[in-house]
Amino acid sequence: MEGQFGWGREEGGWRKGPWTAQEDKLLVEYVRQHGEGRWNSVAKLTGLKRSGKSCRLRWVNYLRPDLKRGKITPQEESVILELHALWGNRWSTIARSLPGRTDNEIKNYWRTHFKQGKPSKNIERARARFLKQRREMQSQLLLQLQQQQGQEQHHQQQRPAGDDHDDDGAVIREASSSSSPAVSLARQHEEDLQTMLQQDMDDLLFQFCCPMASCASSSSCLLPGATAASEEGSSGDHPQLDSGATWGWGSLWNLDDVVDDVDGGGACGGWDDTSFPWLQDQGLAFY
DNA sequence: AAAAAATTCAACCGCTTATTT
DNA sequence: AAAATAAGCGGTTGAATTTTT
Repeated sequence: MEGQFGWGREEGGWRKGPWTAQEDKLLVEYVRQHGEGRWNSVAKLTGLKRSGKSCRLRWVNYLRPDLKRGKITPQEESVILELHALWGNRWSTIARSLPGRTDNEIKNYWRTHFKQGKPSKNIERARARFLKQRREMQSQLLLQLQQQQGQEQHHQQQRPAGDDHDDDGAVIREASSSSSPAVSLARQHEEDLQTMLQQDMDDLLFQFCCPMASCASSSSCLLPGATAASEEGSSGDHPQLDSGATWGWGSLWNLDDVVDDVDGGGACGGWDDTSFPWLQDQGLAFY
């Protein structure tokens, strides 16, 4: 595997680039025997040609058994957004509030989804997805309505003339063909109004479902200091969370790829041979 | 179907902070 | 107390993958 892509290079005796399953196994075995820390001894004790820094990173960001694997959930996304508004780019601080997530993961997620500057296509996609879903719902509804009306008309035709009440006793509306010009004008006006309202509702609903979309697409973002925080780096004061800067718990970002918490979530206590399935997958079961 | 563009994310780097000698 | 070493952090890179054209 290694070397295939120009990676797996060596510099100053240390291997670099993607880790192999064998290397992972060595590192996991080391941590199992000696615990976390003293990363520079890994190379001495296991023969692994990786710097302590590289070993630590691999363990913290990938091998730790208490890591959550899977997409960031809408709930986690909300936490990230709120805490980023509060702390700025203090990724490790934010990560402490998200068990099983690494600072690296959160940093990557923020940058790919919410970094200002370039209008994200995610937003447009989310919008398109939302509108498509709504269209589908509408046409389904329309179909049901038509079927219902068809049945009602069928019943009416079978009724004796002069019966203008339905089963519940409500007055049945006049057929549109027999409307006066004034009535049809009023109806046309009503339809136009409903179309307008529908469009507004679309926007409102979309904003509710995708708070960040409306935020990122307009300059009046709810996060008053988020941009400043990310630009001022780790210096001094941090923007306070605006009292109005709350986020909906549902969003469409992950609507079609939210993965149920397969691992059961949260940190797990001790680890056993089932703690490293990704090693087992490669025939490198951990004892 | 293929090329181009966009996105994702693991891993690196340099710097700072904490701990050990 | 100072120097050396280790750990931690945030920014950046680039290969792999996915999506769009």
